[in-house]
Order: sequence, then C-alpha cells, then structure tokens
Amino acid sequence: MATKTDAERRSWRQNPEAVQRDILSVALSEFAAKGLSGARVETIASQTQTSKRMIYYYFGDKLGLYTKALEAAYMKVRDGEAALDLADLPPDAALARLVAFTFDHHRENPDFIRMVMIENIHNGENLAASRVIRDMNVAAIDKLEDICRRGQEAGLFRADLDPVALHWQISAASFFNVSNRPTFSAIFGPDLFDDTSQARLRAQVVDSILALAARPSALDGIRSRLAGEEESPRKS
Amino acid sequence: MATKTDAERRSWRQNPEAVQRDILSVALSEFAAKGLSGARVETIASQTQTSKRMIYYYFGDKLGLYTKALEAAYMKVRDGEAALDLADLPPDAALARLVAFTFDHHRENPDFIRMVMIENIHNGENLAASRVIRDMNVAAIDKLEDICRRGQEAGLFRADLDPVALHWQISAASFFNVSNRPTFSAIFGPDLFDDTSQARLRAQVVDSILALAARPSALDGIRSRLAGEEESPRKS
DNA sequence: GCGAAAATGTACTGACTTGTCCATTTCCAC
DNA sequence: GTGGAAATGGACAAGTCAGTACATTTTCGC
Repeated sequence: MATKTDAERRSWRQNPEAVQRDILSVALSEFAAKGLSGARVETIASQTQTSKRMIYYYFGDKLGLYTKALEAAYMKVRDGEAALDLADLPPDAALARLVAFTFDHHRENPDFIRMVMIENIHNGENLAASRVIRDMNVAAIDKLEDICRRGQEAGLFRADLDPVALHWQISAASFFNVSNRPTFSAIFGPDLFDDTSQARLRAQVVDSILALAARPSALDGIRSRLAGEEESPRKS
Repeated sequence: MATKTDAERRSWRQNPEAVQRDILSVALSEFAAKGLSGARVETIASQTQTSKRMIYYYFGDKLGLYTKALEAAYMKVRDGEAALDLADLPPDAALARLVAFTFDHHRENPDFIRMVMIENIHNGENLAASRVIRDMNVAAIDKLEDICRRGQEAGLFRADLDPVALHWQISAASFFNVSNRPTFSAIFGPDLFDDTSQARLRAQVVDSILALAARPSALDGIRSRLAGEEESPRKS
C-alpha cells in the first residue's frame, strides 16, 4: 500500500513482503474487531490475497500473528504522532495543543484503541514481550517532558509536575473516550459523541490538564480547604 | 453465600436459586478473566458445584450466561456505590469525595471493569439489550446532578456545568486507571500503581475535576489566552 | 402416597478451528 | 539452464467446544 519495496520494483510474481503486509493489515482489522480468541485464522486468510498456509509460514501461529499485528498498530499510530511539532509554541500553548491532538488522534485510530483494550484484557502479556513497543512509547513521553521543563523554567507550571502522571491523565480521557463509547452511549445516549459535544469535551479535557499544570494560585483555596480529606488509599 | 432464600430455609436438596448464583458467580470470574469467546463453558461448569447441563438449563446458551453475568457485575458494583452519602457535605467537598470514592471503588472492582471492557469490545451489544443496567446507571448520575445544582446555587460552581460530561471525565480517569494498568505499567513501569503513587494520582484527579467545576477565576487567564486555538474537531 | 413438573447427571454429537503434511511452483546464484 | 532454497497451494488430521438426547431423581400440591 505505502512505498514500494525492492521486491515490488523487481516485479516478482512471488512477493513475500507484500504478502506479509497484506496478512498483517487484514489481521489487524480482524483482531481489533473480534479480539484474540474471537478472531478466526480462517477468516483472516479468506480476506487476504493469500492462504492460511502462508499465515503459518510467516507468523508461526495465531499468537505470533497477533503479536505482530499489535506491533503494527503501535507503529502506525506513533507515526502519526511524530508529525506533531510543538517546539515553536510557548509551553502552555504547546501543552494545550498536545492534549487536543492526543484527543483527536485517539478518536481517529479506533483500531489501535481496540488492540490496546484487547491487550489489556490479556494483561499485557504480549506487549511485555515486545521491546519495540516499549521503546516507542517511552520516546513519546519525551515531548511532554520537554514541555514540562520549559513551562517550569518560564515559571508557568508547578515545580512538582510529573510528566508520566500528566501523560496518564491525558491518555485516560482520550482513550476512554473511544474505548468506552459503546457502553457509555448505550447508557447515556449517543449525544456526547457527536461532533459538537466532542469539541466541548476536548476543551474540557484541555482545561483540566492546564489547570493541573498551572502554578497553584486560584486553586490554592480549594486545595487547602480540602486538605486532609480522603488522604490515604482506602485499600492496600 | 449471602442471605438465605426461601428455598434454602426449606432445606431442599435441590436448590435452584443457589445453583444459579453459584454458576453466575463462577461465570463472572471466568468471563472477566478470559472474555466472551475466551471463556469456556466447560471450565465454568467444572468450577461450580453443578454441571454444564445446568448452565444450559438455566441460562439457555453461552451468550445468555454472559449477559446475566454482565448484569450481575453491574448490580454488585452499584450496590457498593449506594452506600455513599454526600448530602451532608458542602458541594465542593461532596464532589471531591465522590471523585475519590469512584477512583477507589473502581480499583476495588477489577472484575467489573474487565466486564465493561469486554462489553465494549463487543460494541455494547449485550448491554443495550438490558434495561436493568441502563436504569441503574442513569440513577447513578443523580448524585452528581444534585451536587452540581447545590454548587451552582452556592455560587461555587460554573453555571454551564454538565453533570454527564463531568461524570464522563471522572469515569475516564478512574476506569482507565484499572483497565489500562497492564499496558501502561508494561511501558512505563509499575511504579505508578503502587499505593503512594495511586494516592497522588487520585488527588490529581480530584484537583482536575474541582478545577473544572469551580467558577472561572484564576483559570480565566489561561482560558482566554488560549481561546481560538484548536477550536473545532479536526475530523467529522 | 401419587403423579406431574421441576431439577439434575451422564454421555454424546456435530460443527468448528488450529495447525500440519505433501506436493508444486517460483526465484535466483552460478 | 539448472539446482537448491524460498514460497505457495490444497487437503487433511487432531483436538476442542458449544450444545443436546436420554434417563433419573427430587419436590410438592392434592
């Protein structure tokens, strides 16, 4: 689909790379749609240009295929993120844009979200096995670290800001918005997911993240009033 | 396990209600652990006091069992929530407590979270079929509506506060914290999920929600500076 | 006590599903 | 062009799994 490989240029009739890409792309959709155990190797095969035989030839077994599909999903989505350049913006605007971008980006990649959901159902066992993915993600937080540092140097952000915790909260909103849309809209109606509501929700998320990052000022009142309440986790 | 039913008091040797409860409880664990297609009726049966035969006798088929297990998960978790009484607290403290409670409550009910994840993978199709669940959830938002109203009347909260949107964001953080723990900690390490970090995270979520609810004051500066940026959704 | 209905146990079936065996074709280095 | 390796096709084996047929026991109104 994307750029031509050496193999394609040489116009083989056998074309291993293309076959593998074909399989992987179909597998990604199928696993994202049905889950690891719900997906059928047979069904995947029938949607490719090739046969079930080749799936086992290239990927070993169903789990091997799933793992590669998971990696493919991560790579695809990280490619999209790399396009975002925030260095020119002041820290608070950069943070706002990063949050808004993440929100939109997750919405635009439901298959990725579903793969991550599925992987979480499986306790992240296959993710843990993949160095590739860990490295990519840790890199993704560098952007946020840079923003935090700049914001702190400019005196705009709190000194104790934790980029990972911030990333956690940005991800939570953006991820949940896609992952739990079915149950949430089954319960509360679909209105929250139309375009205007989503824009409002996105603004709300941006606001809340900016409030977290901002140097305590107005929030001081609230923070101190509530200090002492609900302090320790109620369960070990 | 819980309260004795008529049937139990009459000391039957056949005990339909208990058998159904037994099956349901085992099924809940199994479905939560393995998903709808991953779960095995045979495995469920073997963990009960009864046989596979009875599962089909009482629940019709696998999907019927799954649906009842899903309902059971919702009911169990809503029972826990009902215990929370916020009427005596001032609105901002009540909101803080509600958020903190939700955060903790989700953490304490991972099986429920997993069932909802699984149901979302299946596009909420089985949830949509269940009136019971929809009613229970809509009721759950009443608490939040009451808090919002009181907060607005007291002049503490913004006038345009939307309880559903607020609930959405509270749920997002609390849900994601449990649902995506495997992948998140596979990538960023497990530290964020130890008790002290979780307490910090919870405080962070409470802060961000309170900031959203609070009448615009300190945030005004930020909000207006960023007005005009990232306004419309980038995709229809 | 008795008879019908509810509840339960055991063994089985038919379909589905992953994964492989064996044979054949395509490619490329030489 | 040729030989060996890579790539591919098609049918099949072995096991798994949801769901059922048939028989038996328990319960309870009468």
